[in-house]
Amino acid sequence: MLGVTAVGNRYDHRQIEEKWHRIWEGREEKRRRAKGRKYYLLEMFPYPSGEPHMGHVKNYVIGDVLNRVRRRQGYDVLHPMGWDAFGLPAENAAIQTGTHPKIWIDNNIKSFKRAIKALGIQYDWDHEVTTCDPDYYRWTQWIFLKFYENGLAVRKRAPVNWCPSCNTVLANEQIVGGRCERCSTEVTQKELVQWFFKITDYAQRLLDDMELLRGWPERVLIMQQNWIGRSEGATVEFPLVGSDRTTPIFTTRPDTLYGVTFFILSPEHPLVEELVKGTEYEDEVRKFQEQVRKESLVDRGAPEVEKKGLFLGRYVVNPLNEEKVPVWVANYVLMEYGTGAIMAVPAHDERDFEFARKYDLPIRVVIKPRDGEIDEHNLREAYLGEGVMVNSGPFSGLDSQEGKKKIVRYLEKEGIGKFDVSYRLRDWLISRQRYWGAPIPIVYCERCGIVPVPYDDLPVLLPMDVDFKPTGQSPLTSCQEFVETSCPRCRGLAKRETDTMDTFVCSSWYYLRFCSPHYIEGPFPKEDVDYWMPVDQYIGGVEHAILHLMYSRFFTKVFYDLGMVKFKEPFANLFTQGMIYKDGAKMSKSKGNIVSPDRIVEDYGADTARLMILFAGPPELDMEWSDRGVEGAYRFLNRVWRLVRDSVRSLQLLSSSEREISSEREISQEDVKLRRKTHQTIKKFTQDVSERFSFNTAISALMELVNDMYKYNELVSQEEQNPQVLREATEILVQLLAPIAPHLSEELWEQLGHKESVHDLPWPSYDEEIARSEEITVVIQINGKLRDRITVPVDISEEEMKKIALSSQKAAKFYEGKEIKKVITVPGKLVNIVV
RNA sequence: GCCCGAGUGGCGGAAUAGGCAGACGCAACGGACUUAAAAUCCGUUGUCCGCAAGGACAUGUGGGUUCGAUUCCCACCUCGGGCACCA
Repeated sequence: MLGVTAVGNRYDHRQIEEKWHRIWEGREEKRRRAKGRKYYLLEMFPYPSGEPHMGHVKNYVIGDVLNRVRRRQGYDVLHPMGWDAFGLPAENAAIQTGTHPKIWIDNNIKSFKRAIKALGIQYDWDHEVTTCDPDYYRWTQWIFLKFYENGLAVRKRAPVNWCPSCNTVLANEQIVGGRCERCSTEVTQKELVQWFFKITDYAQRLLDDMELLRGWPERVLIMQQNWIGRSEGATVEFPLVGSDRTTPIFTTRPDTLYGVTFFILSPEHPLVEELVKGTEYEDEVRKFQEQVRKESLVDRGAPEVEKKGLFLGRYVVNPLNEEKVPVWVANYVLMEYGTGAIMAVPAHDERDFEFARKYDLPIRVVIKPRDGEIDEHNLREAYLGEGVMVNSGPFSGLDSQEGKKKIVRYLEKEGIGKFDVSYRLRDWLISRQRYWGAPIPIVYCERCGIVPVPYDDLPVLLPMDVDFKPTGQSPLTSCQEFVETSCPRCRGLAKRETDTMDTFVCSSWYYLRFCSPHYIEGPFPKEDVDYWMPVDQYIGGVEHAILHLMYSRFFTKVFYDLGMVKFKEPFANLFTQGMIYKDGAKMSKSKGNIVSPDRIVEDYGADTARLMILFAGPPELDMEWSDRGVEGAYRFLNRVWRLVRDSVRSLQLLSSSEREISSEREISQEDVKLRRKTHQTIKKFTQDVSERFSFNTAISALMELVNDMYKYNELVSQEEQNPQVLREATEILVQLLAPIAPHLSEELWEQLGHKESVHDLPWPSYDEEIARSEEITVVIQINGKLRDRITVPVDISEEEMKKIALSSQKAAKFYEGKEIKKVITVPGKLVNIVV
């Protein structure tokens, strides 16, 4: 459809891109590191599932532009790329097609790499890592052992999320609306013994250190804050009637303690068993527990699900007023949060209110609005707000804010409660009952129990010859030579742990490995990591706002505590790009709506693909895919190509005449305008790209320059053109375009007669004097409405501006006969006459 | 339900610190070139009134602050995202 050769007015992108790929490949090794300040630039490494799509392309193109600009600005840049290569897609593909995951992933890595290179994206390939390489996962296992050694990797029995389709457990973060993040299957609950990383130990620091993350988008921090879910309140001990024991509850509303009318235990609470054992309630409670357990997480989590509960026949005592309060069990109290038990205050809590209404339990108002009454007997809904305490013994009459503090202080004094903080965040479940992951380096010995594999025995190699059908047990269980081993401690018979690690473990530290990927003494050498880290600019999709970004922050903090690194946060600046949609859905392989960059590269060239994706809109916003932008981008590049071609001709012509030699030749008005535009463009482009990440406006500035150059060619005959001005404009245009369209720019740079690569040039600087125009347009407003425009010298005084404005005939019409109350002048901008 | 974010021409978007709303591009229309078309180059293009000069209206809706609001504040509507029995 489009011309293959560069005849006429279109350039031959295929020939140009192939030519420069070849030349660049040869120059690769010779690239020297700059002397300037270090700059670690990183895009989230991909899971190579099949072919890369436009979402990947967007990510890498943004990174590549920044990489090229920073290098030319003199930074010492590290820009690595690697592969997140363990995980379910590889294993699922293997099950479906019979290809081994290793083969499948290697093929995909090859095709990703090829596509990336075809786009002209430049990486430090000598830093490449692949997480499924034993050289990499050896250190993932090493890190696991470090965590274990420090009590941060623990094995515990807990209710866990189970995806019946993926046949494995999942971390909380991997569940979206009660469904598996990967396959959207409803998640169920299982009680299993599993390995956890104690991220909850770091909950407070993950919150506190957010103040170091000034370079992160606010919304990502807010999402993490919500996820961690810190609440301040109090733990209060409730004595059990007929026992000398007490049981604790957590509440954020200690000011409502006098309003407690019942007490609820979660169905999973160990006390439930104890309280009903041998009583008339036992059978029914057992049945109830069973019933709740069967409900999937979705059902139990949804607020529209009916609250259900049972009285246990026992009582606790309200420690403040010594009242006897009945103990219930109810489905809406979660074992995982707080203490698994609550004090119920139906007057001031929606859920307790609903429950009390259903089971006809008493409701007692203890807070009333500051200005108003509340009818206890006709309550329509719980009153959740602040207010004045009533019916609260010695605390009555206090403001609830004040009362909160006073009551906690009283509880602490009496030793029956204390100020406390609770988090929504749970420990990170890292076991996976799947084959394609890093084996957990643990051995179970009949005599010694849980024994970590010694550091020197790492890696625990993943066997290649395994029947990897998902059964709900790790496929490794059926691999005799893997499972059966000897205990590192007593040399007796022992079994290996057969679960593998969540792939998010692998990706929680890859940015450290990148600094020195071939290091063999440990996961990373401190000096290299301390030089390059933290990552100066991290770029990736917002879908990792919680998962990957929070896990990585957690890992870095653990390494900090172990003295392995000197920084507390891994990513100083984060840029979250928007997603690409097509036909209303996020572009992804599973949705089958992928637009592959290959076709565009083939038909229009890599430069067009790059330009198009950057010009489509602000990079942080989501975009709907459209083919139209491709044509437009291609048209612009051709416009540049023709312009430079013509400039080269003009310059040759001009240099062969005497014009250039007579340097005293006057500079025309058009020359001045073009020079000004050239310098203004350097300024705007540089600011937009390197400070604001506003690639779309940077490109529009280039388009304006190109338009002005066409205008210059139109208005000034070829013989009259000023060679210096023309050369400057042309060369600046090519230099600025270079990070966006590297192939075409390199070609044009060569045609302009240069030997060195345009990509090795220092970033162009501009002259503020030249960029400044000597005349500006000032707006005249009457009562804030635009009435006239005047052209004045740039350095005009405010007085002068005012004078000219008041003499404007056009404006005068609008205030004739009225009194001028005030005249507002803004230097260089406007004069507003208020009448 | 709670917490974020966004709403600007036919479309993607611009307006960087409260000061010319609509840069740049797409689409559409007109002209030049061409036997013709494509490509290219040059124009026009927010809406309404007007022959025109010109004017009125206009950044989701309604209010407010200000000489002046796309920009700040309040309320509401719509869309997108996050969380969702978290005590």
